[in-house]
Order: sequence, then structure tokens, then C-alpha cells
Amino acid sequence: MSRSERLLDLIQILRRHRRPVSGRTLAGEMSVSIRTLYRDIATLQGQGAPIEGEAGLGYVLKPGFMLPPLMFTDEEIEAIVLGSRWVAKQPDKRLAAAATDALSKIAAVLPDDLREDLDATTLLVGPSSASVEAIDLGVVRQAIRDERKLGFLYSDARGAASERMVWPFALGFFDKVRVMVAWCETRQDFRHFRADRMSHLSATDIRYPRRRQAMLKEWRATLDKPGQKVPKNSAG
Amino acid sequence: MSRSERLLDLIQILRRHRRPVSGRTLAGEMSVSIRTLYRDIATLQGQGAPIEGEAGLGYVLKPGFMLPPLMFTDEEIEAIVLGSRWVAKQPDKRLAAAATDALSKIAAVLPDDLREDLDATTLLVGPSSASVEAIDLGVVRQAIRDERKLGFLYSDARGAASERMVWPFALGFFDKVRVMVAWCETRQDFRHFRADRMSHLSATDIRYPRRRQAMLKEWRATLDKPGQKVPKNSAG
DNA sequence: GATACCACTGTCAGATTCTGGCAGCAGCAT
DNA sequence: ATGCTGCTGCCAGAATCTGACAGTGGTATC
Repeated sequence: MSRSERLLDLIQILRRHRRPVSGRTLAGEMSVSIRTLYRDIATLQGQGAPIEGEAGLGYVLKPGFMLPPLMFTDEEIEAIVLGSRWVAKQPDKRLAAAATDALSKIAAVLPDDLREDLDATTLLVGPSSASVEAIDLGVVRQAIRDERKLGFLYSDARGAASERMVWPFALGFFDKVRVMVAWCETRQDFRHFRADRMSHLSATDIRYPRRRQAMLKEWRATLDKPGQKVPKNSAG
Repeated sequence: MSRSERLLDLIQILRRHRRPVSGRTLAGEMSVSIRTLYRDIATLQGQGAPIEGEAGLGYVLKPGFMLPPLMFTDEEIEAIVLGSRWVAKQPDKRLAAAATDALSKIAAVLPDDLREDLDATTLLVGPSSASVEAIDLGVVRQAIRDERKLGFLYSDARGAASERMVWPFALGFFDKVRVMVAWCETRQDFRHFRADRMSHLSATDIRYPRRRQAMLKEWRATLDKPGQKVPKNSAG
């Protein structure tokens, strides 16, 4: 196995383990000496991979995605840039910042002439007419990623407020509103929550007992029309 | 210089030259023997780079972007995926297909567990309420990329049709409509054209005499409010 | 505090890979 | 036909990678 393949393998192995892994274990999995493993780690860190090693514990890979060299056509890169620009204009500030960062990273590694093209890519996104919500959608996305329960106050269409504890697994982006899809513990059913009607968000440490992919699949099966993923006027 | 750096350099050099370049020249630019160059080319082709070599001519790189290994955070990849999904739902079919292709390419190089995450990434884009236009926006984007003149029929808000020859340099994506921004030869001024009012598109081979980046910059300077990039109701 | 891990660095000889030069074949343009 | 070019196989020397050993300092556990 070539060195470059091994480096990618190393990332994969690290991602499989959520707990810290010792260098000896990693070296064993790749049939390589510890000394070489340390060199590989150093190389990856040099390339920007967020690997952290602590004496007495082991190595952990901070969450993230390593992309190997990749070829995109003109139209594909235009699509990615346009899409990222759209995200950058969304009211979800953290996600918008992430979109900007991703574009910067891509721009940083391109030669000058290509960067110019990208900076001036002539596909523009119009100003967003979306309403602003009071809550931090970043908390919702984090809860979805971690598969943890989420508590909040919800005001339905008639203005009646209620306290909720839900298992969130999806977030829908529409022209004017964002909708969280979750299993509601109170109602014991799937419910949709408009972000602009949510308040007093409280993230918990409690993992919910199901996989978000499974819930997503099940929820999709309950939808009547495959084309219309999330009913716009749904209330929790 | 390490081999991997050299491979990236090779791509950059190839992109600088639009005409075919001989292997001897490339080898010279990188201070490397021609034998090594052939091996480098083979390696790049093996990684999917669209390099074509023809005996008696030289090498040409088909248009495209080569991304080196890159680290993205969870939120950054979420932003890219969400943005690409939004693009994939746009009525511009070619661009939508490109967005899907780009996502496939990214998914293809990820280990299984990450691909699952990406497939089931829990950020959804609602159905697009955008109107469908009769013309192929791909033609417009190609004309912008190539900086070539574009002819078409335009019906303004009052229904009056007129024939136009323009220098297109930007395309705006709004919730419900797409707007082409161009220099109009007839009016001798910048004009905005709603895509759903355009018809009988005819791409030409004639390059217009200005750089699209320069026109974009100048057009931006003419806008009163920086936040509102393209007036929605503008007619050509 | 003693102990056991563990991350991390330096060194060096042997294994591995990369590189350049050479020879040879085939396709393209003039 | 001639010259240029892409492309492949081969081989010896150069460069790099690898494994083993030794040593330093940090962390958790008993």
C-alpha cells in the first residue's frame, strides 16, 4: 500500500473510533511500525487534519471531513459556489459562516487565475426574504448531529404555547421559513416545528434511543406526496 | 519539491496554457526529466484528471478544477451539501445535474459511514416554487463563461417583444425568477432580463470586447443600494 | 510517590520508491 | 519521408521511507 493511501486510511480508522486510540493500536491496524505512525500523524497534521494527541490517552480526530484530490468540471464548481452563496445568505448565521469558510478554503488552494474566476463567479444569489427566528439554529443542527434530545417552547398557529421535548433529526429550508422535523415525546408522533415559533431552546446531554437516519426514512415513508417533503403550514 | 506538490503544479501549468503543450516543455518548467513527466501525467490521469495527450501535438487539460486534499468541518460540509441540494432543485436543469454530480463525486471518495451521513444529511431543501422558463439557462451560463454575445427575443412587462443582442456577464437567482445581467447593444447600457420573458436564444461565436469581471464591477458600482443587487422588476 | 502508559523526537541502517537516461514503437503534421 | 510527439520497458543511482532502538516528558492509576 502506498503512503498516500495509508494516510487516507488512517483518517478513516480514526473516524471509526470516537474514543481516543493509542498509536500502538493504529499502527497495528495498518501493519506499520509505531515510528512510522508518528510520522504519518505529523504529515496529516501538516496538511491541516485536526488530529489531537494527548499523552496517556491517545489520538482523537476532531469531527470533520478529509477530501482527497478531486476533479470538478466548470459547471460542478459553479453549482457548488452558487449553492454555498445561497447558504451564506441564510439567516442561520453559523451555517452561513461555514459556507463562507468552505468557499475560502476552496479558493485558498486554487491558483490565482482560478481564484479570480471563483471570486467573480457570475452567478448571483438574490437577497433572502426569509424571516428571522429568535433561536440559534446551530444548536438544532448540533443536536441532530449528536442525536440528542432538545427542549423548547412552541407557539402554534393560534398562539398557544406549550413546552416540548423532542428527538430532532432533520431541518428543512424553505423560501421564507425553516422547519425542524422531530419525534415529539409528548405527542408520541412525528411533528414539524417552524423555527420562528420556537423559543427558549435548551440542548440536553441525553441521547435519544434511535438512529436519525432510521427516523428520517420512517418519516419519509409517512409522507403522501414524495415531491412535497415538508408541509409548509404544519404545526407541532 | 515533493512529488505530490509537483503533481499539483503540473495541473496549474497545464491550465495556464490553452494550447497543447509538449511534454518536453512541461518537464522543463518543472525541472524534471521527460520520463518522470510521463509518469506524473499517468498518475494524474489515474486520479481522474482529464488530461489528454496527442502524438505530434502535446497535452491539453480539459476545463475543470482540481482540488487537492482538503479538510472540512462538519458544518462546512453541511453547508456545501445543503447548498448543492438547493441548486439541484433549481429549474436550470444542467446546473441542477452538475450539483448532483458534484455531490456524487464527493460521496464516492468518502468511506462508507461518512457517505451514509452525507446521503442522509438531515438538512432538507423545500420544493422550489420557481417559475419555469422556456430557454436553456445553460446556454446563458456558457455565453458568460466564454464572454460571447447572445441574441434573443424579449417581451417586456407590457408584452411588447423586441430583438436583442447583449453581452451577458452575470446571472441572478431569486426565489421565483432568474435574471440575466448584460450590456445591451441596442440601449448602450446595462440591462436586466428576466429569464421567463426571454425566448429564441441564439448563442454566437462573437467574443464581446470587455472582460466580464470588469463589467460586473462597473455594474455593481451603478447600483444604489449595495444590499439589493438586482432590482426584481427590472425590464430590459 | 511509584508505576505504567502514552505522545513525541533523534538517529541510523536497510528496504522501498523515485528519478533520469536510454532504446524502441506508433501516431500526427508538414 | 522527415521530424516531432506520446508512450512503454528497462536499469542503475538518488532520494525517500521504514523499522528498531534509545531517550524525554506528560497523564492517569494504584
